[in-house]
Amino acid sequence: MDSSKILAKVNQIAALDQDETEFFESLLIQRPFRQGELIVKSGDPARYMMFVNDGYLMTYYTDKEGNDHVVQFAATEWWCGDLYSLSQSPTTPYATKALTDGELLLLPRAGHLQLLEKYIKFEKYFRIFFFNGIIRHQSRFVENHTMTAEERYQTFQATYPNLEQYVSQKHIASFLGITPEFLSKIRKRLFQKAALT
Amino acid sequence: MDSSKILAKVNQIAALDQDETEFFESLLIQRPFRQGELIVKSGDPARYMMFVNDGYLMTYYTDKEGNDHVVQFAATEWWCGDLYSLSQSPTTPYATKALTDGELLLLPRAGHLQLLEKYIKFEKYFRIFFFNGIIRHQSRFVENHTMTAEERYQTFQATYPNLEQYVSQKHIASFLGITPEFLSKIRKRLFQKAALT
DNA sequence: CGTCTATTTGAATGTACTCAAAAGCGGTGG
DNA sequence: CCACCGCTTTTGAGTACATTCAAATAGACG
Repeated sequence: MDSSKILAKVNQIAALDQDETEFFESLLIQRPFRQGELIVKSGDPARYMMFVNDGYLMTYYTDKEGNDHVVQFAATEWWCGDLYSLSQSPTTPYATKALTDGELLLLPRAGHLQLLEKYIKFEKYFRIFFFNGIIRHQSRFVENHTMTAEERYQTFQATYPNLEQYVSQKHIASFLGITPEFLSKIRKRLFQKAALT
Repeated sequence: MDSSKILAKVNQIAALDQDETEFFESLLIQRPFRQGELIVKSGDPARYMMFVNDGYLMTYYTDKEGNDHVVQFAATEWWCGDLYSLSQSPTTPYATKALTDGELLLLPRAGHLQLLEKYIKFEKYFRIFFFNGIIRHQSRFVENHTMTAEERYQTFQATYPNLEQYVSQKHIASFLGITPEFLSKIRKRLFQKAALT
């Protein structure tokens, strides 16, 4: 199993020693996936934290009307967005789907708790990890209130440079909080602007 | 100093023993404030975590055009939203203003770090605290993409039952991401609907 | 009382959505 | 290899949601 990426990620924040590294590795489960595969369904028991070792995924929420809302994309070397996996709640309201072939490393909820109990360094790691998540969410919130859909689309492109080739416009639209039709019109406008130069 | 509220809050998540309690209390600074007072300006050095011991505050962001965007309200017994106080960044982009008279308990950044070093229980507390913050942000994100302004306003009223009397509509509008004029129209509509019953 | 700001109201406008239809595209089976 | 199917994307017309601008009214404070 290739755990070099996940270890690099953790070591960025909290440098692990030999023991910690080995114990951490021993808890991880390899989970390959295929393009289009529904890895977690809404309503599933929430059992794992998921690290993307390779590939792209998205996490989305389905409302009562049956409309999907993409909450987050995840690329290689990212943790996947579904944090309900760690909460008290027995099931997750979010679904996770593969956009490409790839591989996850799963950290079971029980393993996560063992890590926290056994080594303080993981408390630190996850504290900082969650903290960074909040900072990100906060600025995304401001973005949503200060920018038009067109600006948000351009921000999306800048933030996820390689992602667009793997994701349908439908899903990008959902992520931006607009309809696919409107995204199509935005893109047309942008192409026309670009053609003028 | 009345630290009963902040202790109750922390003990909900991580039960402190005598030592931990005393050390924690020794780090807190009492900071009364008056209605309308600008407690933190945008660009200020970010030095404290702030707990609202009494009163109401708001945290907002000012964009390049000079428009304010309210990111969060804070009521008694809440931590105040500005988490930049804890990040690497030397200054905060957010401002915090008092909506009423009241009192803060300040936890200096250095004190926060001491807490984390000295007692693992505070690592746990803040890990869980930040985690809960992410879960809240995630559902607020979905809200913003699934609900109309009218629905969001009603959600706001349900979430912060006593707040409306202290906050101007202008600021509520900003929090909801709409103009004050439009909020006024929404309110008119709702009154008219209510009058029919 | 006068001044300043917040709120309300209305008209005109812009942004984004709905619905419907057409065009494009990828995969599958004959 | 081509025809067909299902799904995504594009396009257009009409509509709804929300903003801008301007002016009037109401409230708060010295």
